[in-house]
Amino acid sequence: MARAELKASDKLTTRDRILESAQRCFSSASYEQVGLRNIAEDVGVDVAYVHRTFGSKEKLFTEVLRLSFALDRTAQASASDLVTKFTKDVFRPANTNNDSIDPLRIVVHSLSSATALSVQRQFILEEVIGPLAGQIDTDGEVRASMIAALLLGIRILRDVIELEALGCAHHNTLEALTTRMLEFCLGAVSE
Amino acid sequence: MARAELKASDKLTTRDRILESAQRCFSSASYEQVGLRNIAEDVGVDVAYVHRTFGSKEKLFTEVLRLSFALDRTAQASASDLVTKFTKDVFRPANTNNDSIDPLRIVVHSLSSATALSVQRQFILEEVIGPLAGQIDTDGEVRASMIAALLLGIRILRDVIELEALGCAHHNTLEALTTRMLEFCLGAVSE
DNA sequence: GATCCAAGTCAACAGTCGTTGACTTTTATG
DNA sequence: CATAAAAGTCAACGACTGTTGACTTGGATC
Repeated sequence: MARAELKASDKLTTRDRILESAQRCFSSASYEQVGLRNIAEDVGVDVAYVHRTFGSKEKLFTEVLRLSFALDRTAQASASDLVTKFTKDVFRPANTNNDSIDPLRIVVHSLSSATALSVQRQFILEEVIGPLAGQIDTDGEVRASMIAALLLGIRILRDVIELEALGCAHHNTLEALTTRMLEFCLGAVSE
Repeated sequence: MARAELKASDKLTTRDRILESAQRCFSSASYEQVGLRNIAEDVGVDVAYVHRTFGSKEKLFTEVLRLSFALDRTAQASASDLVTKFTKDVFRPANTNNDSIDPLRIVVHSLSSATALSVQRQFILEEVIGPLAGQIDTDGEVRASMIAALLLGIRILRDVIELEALGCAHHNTLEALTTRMLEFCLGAVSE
């Protein structure tokens, strides 16, 4: 029946729909600003169900973070590959849209929550710093951290503070500059 | 009398003490996390007085932002001077202390508040990007923004996310790397 | 058809929040 | 001393929060 078709095509469980809505909510507001009732109303279920499904608001948020950070774990690429990948990632869409799901915005908006911070720290270490550091001979962790700092700073200034100078208008200049700086961090440039 | 002496030496009005406490609070937690009752208890007055003195929580916060951003407007230094100043500023105290007043922490913690964001944007443009851009021949604003991005990213990763690799242990390596990258942004390095 | 488990609802608790009206205390002024 | 404004307190309101126990519904299994 139509019922079966629905279940087959979009096999979105209510749980998944809650997660998707939560991603959007936490992407456009801070941890404290997002209420379980907002998410519940958005999905069309009762608050109690949202809470029960994940155990607590904190656990729901952790799940959201995990899901947002579940990037392609395409293992060990070369260092320069990683850099181009990160650069592309940073300069992708001039993401000013408040309603879109954007891991960075989730990170930024949850920079105040202690529990969210520890999750973020671990993710950055494992997913960004770690792979990069392994590919750099001397001062791997420091140099990898500098790369992360640069990319994070650019995205915050561009997408959150919304500095025009980092907008798409100057894309070419920006990308060239960024690439050069990243290569420098990697030690590829003469020092 | 002792009363008069007190009033003379520390002419801190209760209003000022509230502001100072609010700075500390908003520096260590987000806008939503800080309650007027926290500040009131810290100062030793009633909640109602804190509220009445500033009219509303939002107005108090605005006052805190204004106060925190009232930095030394020591006009036009040379570009390299600005860089060393910023570098020093970035690497000053390994500021993990939650109780200290730190404009950056206020900025980061209020990255979710729309009103706070516009104040921040204007401040960064006038106080950081502007002076720097004026000293760079080509692509001044873009390069200045890259500098701001790098410094902001470093401080967030170091003081908020608390990455060890950016801690004081690696201070020498870090400062050398940062200086080189900043100089590169300024165009001082051969391109 | 009876049974059972999951899915989902409902109402309410306990706590916090910013805010406000009415009150008391202190300080300065005439 | 009287008086009035400023400084500060007290209790409470209404709205909101995450959370919980008790309930109902629906679909699958035996």
